[in-house]
Amino acid sequence: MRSTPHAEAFPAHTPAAAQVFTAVLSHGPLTRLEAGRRAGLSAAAVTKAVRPLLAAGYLAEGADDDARPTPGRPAALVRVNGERALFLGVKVTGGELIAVLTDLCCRIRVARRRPLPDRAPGPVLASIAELVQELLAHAAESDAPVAGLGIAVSGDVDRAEGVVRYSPFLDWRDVPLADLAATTTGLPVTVDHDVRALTVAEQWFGAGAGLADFALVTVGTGIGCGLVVHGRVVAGAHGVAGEIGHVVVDPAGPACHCGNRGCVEAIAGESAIVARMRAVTDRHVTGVTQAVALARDGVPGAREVYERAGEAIGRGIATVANLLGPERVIISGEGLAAYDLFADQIRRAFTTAAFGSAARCDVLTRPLPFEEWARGAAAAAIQSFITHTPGTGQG
Amino acid sequence: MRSTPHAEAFPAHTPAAAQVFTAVLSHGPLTRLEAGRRAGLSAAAVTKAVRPLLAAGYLAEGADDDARPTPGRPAALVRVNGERALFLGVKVTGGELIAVLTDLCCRIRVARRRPLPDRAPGPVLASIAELVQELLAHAAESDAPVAGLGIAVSGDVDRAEGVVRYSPFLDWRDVPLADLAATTTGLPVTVDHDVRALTVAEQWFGAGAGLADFALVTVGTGIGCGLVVHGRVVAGAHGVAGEIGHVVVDPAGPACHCGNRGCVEAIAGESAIVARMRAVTDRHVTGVTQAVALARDGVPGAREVYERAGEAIGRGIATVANLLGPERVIISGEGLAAYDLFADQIRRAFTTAAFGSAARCDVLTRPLPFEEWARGAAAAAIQSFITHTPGTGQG
DNA sequence: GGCCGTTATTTTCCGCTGTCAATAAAAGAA
DNA sequence: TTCTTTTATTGACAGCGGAAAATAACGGCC
Repeated sequence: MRSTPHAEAFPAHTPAAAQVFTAVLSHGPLTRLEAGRRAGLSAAAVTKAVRPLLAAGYLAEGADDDARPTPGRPAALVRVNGERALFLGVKVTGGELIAVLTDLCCRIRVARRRPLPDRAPGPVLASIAELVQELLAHAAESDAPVAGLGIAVSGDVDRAEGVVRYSPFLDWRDVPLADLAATTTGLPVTVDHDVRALTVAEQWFGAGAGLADFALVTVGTGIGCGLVVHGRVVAGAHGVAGEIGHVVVDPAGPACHCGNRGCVEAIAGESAIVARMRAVTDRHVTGVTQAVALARDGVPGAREVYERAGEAIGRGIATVANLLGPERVIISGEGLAAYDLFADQIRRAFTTAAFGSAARCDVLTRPLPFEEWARGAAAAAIQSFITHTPGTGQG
Repeated sequence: MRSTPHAEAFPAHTPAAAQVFTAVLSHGPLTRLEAGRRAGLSAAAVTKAVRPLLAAGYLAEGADDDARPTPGRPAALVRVNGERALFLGVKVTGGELIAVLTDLCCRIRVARRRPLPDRAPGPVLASIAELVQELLAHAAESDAPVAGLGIAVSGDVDRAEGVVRYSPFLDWRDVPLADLAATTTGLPVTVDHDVRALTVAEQWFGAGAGLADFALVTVGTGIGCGLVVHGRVVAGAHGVAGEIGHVVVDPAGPACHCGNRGCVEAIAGESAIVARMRAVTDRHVTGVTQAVALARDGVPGAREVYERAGEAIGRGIATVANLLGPERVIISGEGLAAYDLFADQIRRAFTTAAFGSAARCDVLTRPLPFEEWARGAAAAAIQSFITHTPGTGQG
């Protein structure tokens, strides 16, 4: 987090408090005892950690709704008060901005998209500022303060410094986006890699909650992958990690923009599928929607395109599983719209190529609405807000 | 560590003490100030942590040999007293046992090999016991106590429980080796996966010292890989991790015993190279030594076998780099004897297939004498001895 | 030789965190 | 009502590690 402004500090001064809070955040309402168990603390420590958070309004006591007749003192549930603070998340792509307003529990309140006419840093920043203003207006309807802004960008992003080192889609180099946006919007700003931000969201609020080792694979324009190992998001020593899209699965495959042949992305990326669909069916295919339609209509050769894509993705996932042995792999992304077309192939290729017990990791899919990327950015902002040592959260 | 006997406890009761000790262990003699810097502690904390370790003889004050004329009080160097404790490491392969006696700094004192006539758990245990006795006799020459025994086995090994879940080479299933060996030898026993043990050795005593993210690739009979992410060895949720040998680099490649085609191991593993050498040169090739000789002699087609192997390994390494972005990749293993034959290809394939900044990770080779595997086992034992929360060390 | 500047180490508090054990609270059951 | 059971809270307490001051161990300079 790179922030000129200091909106309000989160009163979790002790590591224990942060652990308890993230446990409650990830695992819904919890009794103090249970929260202690998850965070590896004694009940007494939880009581003490919870008190200031309750006082500050970040946590709330929830009555046990389905209070079953159980002997002993009934448990008082502790939950995160989502209304206490709001966050903004913005995903920047080459062509548009996607923004959401979420609460502290990362539930989306409002979502907005807007085209991005100019990709230069200045204009992008101006567009972000406008969008932020629009969402801030919504936020003002409730009296909850907006405590942070997260911005997700693909490419080489240094979250700690808040700098976009290199973004091919935007053609940026070394843009100190966090500082710029903080100055412009007056909010604390977190800038992170888009897939990593999505991984944080999944780790705290999604199917990765509570897992120390999992992978998130995004299928869409590109094929991306966020990795959580030992409870922390993998960032890579040089800013590059999770590049499953450029894992070569077939050296005889089609050329990829990265210079190699047969990368997963060169086979299963959106443009690769469209291109191949064009070649195979000999029809005019402009987008992925048409490609899907052709495959669903049973046009000869069309299904095979998706099957091949599924195989490539499955192999890529198996590679991740063989190398890291994650507990779970979550497949997500816009490409999931065509999931019925390659689900079988993904599973088959994964099962075949996974070595031994690596095949025991469960592979599941999560629908990814378009705002999800922006929500990931908001999640990164929430993470920064809660603890200034990002990546420590362990569900 | 699974140990009936309790030889002697390591007096590092506080986390700080363990951190300081591992820092000194990995980075040679250190001034207290420097040790504090590396461990993220104040000088005062180092003094306090070091005192009991000095008193117990695990650390020693070393005079600064090249005491240059520097202003101020000269620094007193702290170093690990290797003589303070000895460790045994045994590597079990299908055909033989390799064992070493090391000191606390993991320096090898004595090394031994012996054939393994029978692979059943009982006979193997007996052979281990004999070998251990032989090395214990050597150990008795000095008055340092033997503080632990590490056993490295390939396959699916649960270090925490000390159980060999499955070993294809030995044809074992669920053998509680640590408990058995502890009973037989009377020593605290640590059982670990062979590549992971080697990775620990590299992380603490080798080219990975001080690095939070690196990979160790072993080239030999099989192609293995140990990964360190966030300063900890990756074990995999189901015990499988680092299976670079079964990453598919060419779906049209030769069949692998794992059931797939074109795994790295099916191209660059020892038997794969020998088999292919036989097919290509049409000669009688029985072992890797002959294969190397043929390639060095310039027999037509022979070099290409190694080039192809190098390409497969390089691709595999690039895959690791693309997914994890390690700071460094260390190539090691018996196969390194033929390094001149495929070094170029490894580097070329790596550079080509590594995506963006992932190529910035440095790839280096380390000769691996045959005892190194056993030394890895000893390193695991040392790690268990120093801290019962293995994998916490961060160089 | 005595003094000074400099740097390393040690000592002396001191705050803070989380645990322990005891206690209070809030039911249902007898 | 009283007992039992389970959860939450309280208060005493131990220990860790930090900050700052004190001390130590030099080389250099007068």
